[in-house]
Amino acid sequence: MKRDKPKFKQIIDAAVVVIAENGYHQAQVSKIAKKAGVADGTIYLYFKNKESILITLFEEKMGVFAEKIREEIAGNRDAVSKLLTLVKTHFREMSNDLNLAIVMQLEVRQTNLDLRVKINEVLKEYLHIIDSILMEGVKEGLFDENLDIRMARKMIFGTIDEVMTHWVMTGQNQDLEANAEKVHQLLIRGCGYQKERSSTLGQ
Amino acid sequence: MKRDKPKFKQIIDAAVVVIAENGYHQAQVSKIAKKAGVADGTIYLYFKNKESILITLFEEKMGVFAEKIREEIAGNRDAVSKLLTLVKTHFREMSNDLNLAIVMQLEVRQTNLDLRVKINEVLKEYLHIIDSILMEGVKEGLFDENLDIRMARKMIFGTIDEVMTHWVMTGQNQDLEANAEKVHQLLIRGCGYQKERSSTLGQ
Amino acid sequence: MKRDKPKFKQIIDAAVVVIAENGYHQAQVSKIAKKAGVADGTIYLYFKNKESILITLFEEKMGVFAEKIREEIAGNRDAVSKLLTLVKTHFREMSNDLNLAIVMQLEVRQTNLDLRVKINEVLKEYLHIIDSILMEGVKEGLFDENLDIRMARKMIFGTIDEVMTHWVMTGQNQDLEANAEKVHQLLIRGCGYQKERSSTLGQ
Amino acid sequence: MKRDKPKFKQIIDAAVVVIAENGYHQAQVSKIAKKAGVADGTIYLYFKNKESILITLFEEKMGVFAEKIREEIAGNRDAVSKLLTLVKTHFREMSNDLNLAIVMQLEVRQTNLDLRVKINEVLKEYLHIIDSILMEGVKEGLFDENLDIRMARKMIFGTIDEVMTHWVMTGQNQDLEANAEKVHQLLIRGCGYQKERSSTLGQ
DNA sequence: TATGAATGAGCTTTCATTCAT
DNA sequence: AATGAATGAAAGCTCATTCAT
Repeated sequence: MKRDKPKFKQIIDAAVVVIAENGYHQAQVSKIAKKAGVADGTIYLYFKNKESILITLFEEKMGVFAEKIREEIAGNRDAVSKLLTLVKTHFREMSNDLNLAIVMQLEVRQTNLDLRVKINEVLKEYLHIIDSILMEGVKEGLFDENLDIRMARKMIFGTIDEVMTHWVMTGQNQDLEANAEKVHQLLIRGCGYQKERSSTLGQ
Repeated sequence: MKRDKPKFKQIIDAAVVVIAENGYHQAQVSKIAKKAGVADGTIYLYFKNKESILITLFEEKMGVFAEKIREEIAGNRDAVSKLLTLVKTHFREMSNDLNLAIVMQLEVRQTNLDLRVKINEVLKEYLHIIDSILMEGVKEGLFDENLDIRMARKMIFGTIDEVMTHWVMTGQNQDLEANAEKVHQLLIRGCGYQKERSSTLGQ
Repeated sequence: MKRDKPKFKQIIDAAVVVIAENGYHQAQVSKIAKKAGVADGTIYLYFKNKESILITLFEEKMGVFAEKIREEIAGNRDAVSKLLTLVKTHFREMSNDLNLAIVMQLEVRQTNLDLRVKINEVLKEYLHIIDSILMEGVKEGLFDENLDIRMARKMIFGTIDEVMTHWVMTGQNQDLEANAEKVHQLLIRGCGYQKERSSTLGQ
Repeated sequence: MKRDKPKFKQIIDAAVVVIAENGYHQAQVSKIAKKAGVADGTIYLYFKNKESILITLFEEKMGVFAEKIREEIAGNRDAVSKLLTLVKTHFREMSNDLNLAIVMQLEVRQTNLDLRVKINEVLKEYLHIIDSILMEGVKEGLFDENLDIRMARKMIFGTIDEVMTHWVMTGQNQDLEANAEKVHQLLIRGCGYQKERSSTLGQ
């Protein structure tokens, strides 16, 4: 399998760095090849074309990312804490790989509609995790029983995405993880969660 | 002033259509010129370069858009209803000009970092409106008194943006405006608003 | 009309020289542009792609060539003398433009089937001239009354073509025109012509 | 001797098929290797380079072809019938191996001048057969005693070649062999042969 | 002998921008 | 102000050939 060969990984990793540093349109295949330590032509033994580097990169990284989040979430007792873990993990992982964050937040989107559609396909894995948390939350009675899951998912994803994009574009001069709890609070409240349901109310 | 001359408007409007129909990277200057009914060279009497068409287009359209929203909001009594108006107006206006929606949600982002930064600069006008609603809501006691305005703004903008993008990308096969109230509910709840503060709770 | 503009002719003429000197596959567009004294991109204002340079070149030159032959033939009294004029003119014209001869005999054929088919389409004009001579000869009673025109045409064209190709490939070290009468004799005899049929006749 | 090893033949035969089906320029070495059931590198144990596959293929096939024609001719009593046999055999053999016909009529010629010269070298074997028939015919008094052998050879080869090329390019929708006699008649008449010898004779 | 992964030179074409008219 | 012909830089991809195994 191509994906298990060392050069495959070399090229993917080189692509993340080169694209992050130069932008997708300025990340020439020859630049990526050079950074990966292979010949230009070798790229085409592993990838159909330049676009497919980006898609495959996204698949690979998003796969690992989603798996990581699933693992972290697994230990949490309820939807509220799972959502917190999701946000925290998302921010932490992205903070730990700035190049990847740049590629995923900015560069992946500088592509034509066809590619965007494929990217969205890959994103579904992540969106499914959000959905499952939301459904669990509703079942647990923590979230509004009439919650529109699809809409709530868009709020959660949209909010995290906006925070991430802002952070990446403004030079990462904030502590992302430190914002996780604030973001979390906005989101769970939006889903209908109330801190002390039976007693004093208000937050 | 250049901006008042008829050809300026012609070019901007042609650009919206051509970019929406072809995508930014397939929207050649000559195509825009042809659609606008001017010579290629004429474009450069009104715009420094191709990027500046996109920025100027964004400025012009966003200016009108923000003004429209400000007007609509003006008549509302409190932050909660203002936010509803904002969401509704946003969705309505975009529904009414699909080409513009495509350009703003998809095409404008297919550009390099420099341009994205400039685009964000223009977006601030819109974000300020959100901020002012949020601050008013806090002052009115409708929203959480400890609300982090900047974070709440990101939730609001991120959520609307995500809904818009999804709608544009999936072929506009839903009634956007019909979703305005659901989105609104998620957002105000996230900001700490509670429907019936004193009595039964839960919605 | 593009074909009347000076640059069109410049490019065609440059292409003949560059292709003759380098071979079609070694005649890079940039080489042709340089020889023509225009920018690479200018080529594409006049030609769709590299192949179309070759086709158009062939059309233009073959058009002139066929016209020349038609003119020369016009004055001849019968099919036999017309055929002699055709062969002589063919050889003379090609002798006078060696580069063109190289391109038409060798380079034009170094292309894929699609292009060859288009080239053949253009050749039809020339083949029609042969056909009309043959039909006239039959009508005049100079050629075999049962002559298969299509087959005779192939003999005439095939023979001339073979002589031309040999001449071009062996370094043009013979006097082509001097061979015209020999070739002519073979061809008319093949068509059934007999010098002294018994009575008057004769060419 | 390399030429006797089984893989040599495998590669040659694969090349004929692949080149006929794809055209010379689209007949990648890797395609030929795959069809031959060997590794890409193995090709280079038997052939110096891609060009030499084509030359060797041409040598091998033309050798067999010429031998076949020599055999068939041997039994004929005079030059006229020998020429008929040559034409018939040529057409029959080519009809029986369409792929070979395509390669020899079309693809072999899509190459550069150097290669064409080498190909012509191989063709000499075939041309010699024609020459010997012509000389015999003159000696036998069947052909014009002043016949220019080299020119007549070009007529014969050029005519057969033109008929073949036309047949290959137009989709082989005619019965080649059925044309052999017509072609033969044109050629022998061109050489000065006259059906009814009893009377005047001469040229 | 045989393999096939790796190499890397090489070229057509596009299109934003200019500038003489 | 307006034109539009001309420019020319720039890059993705192919494929014949090599060579370590």
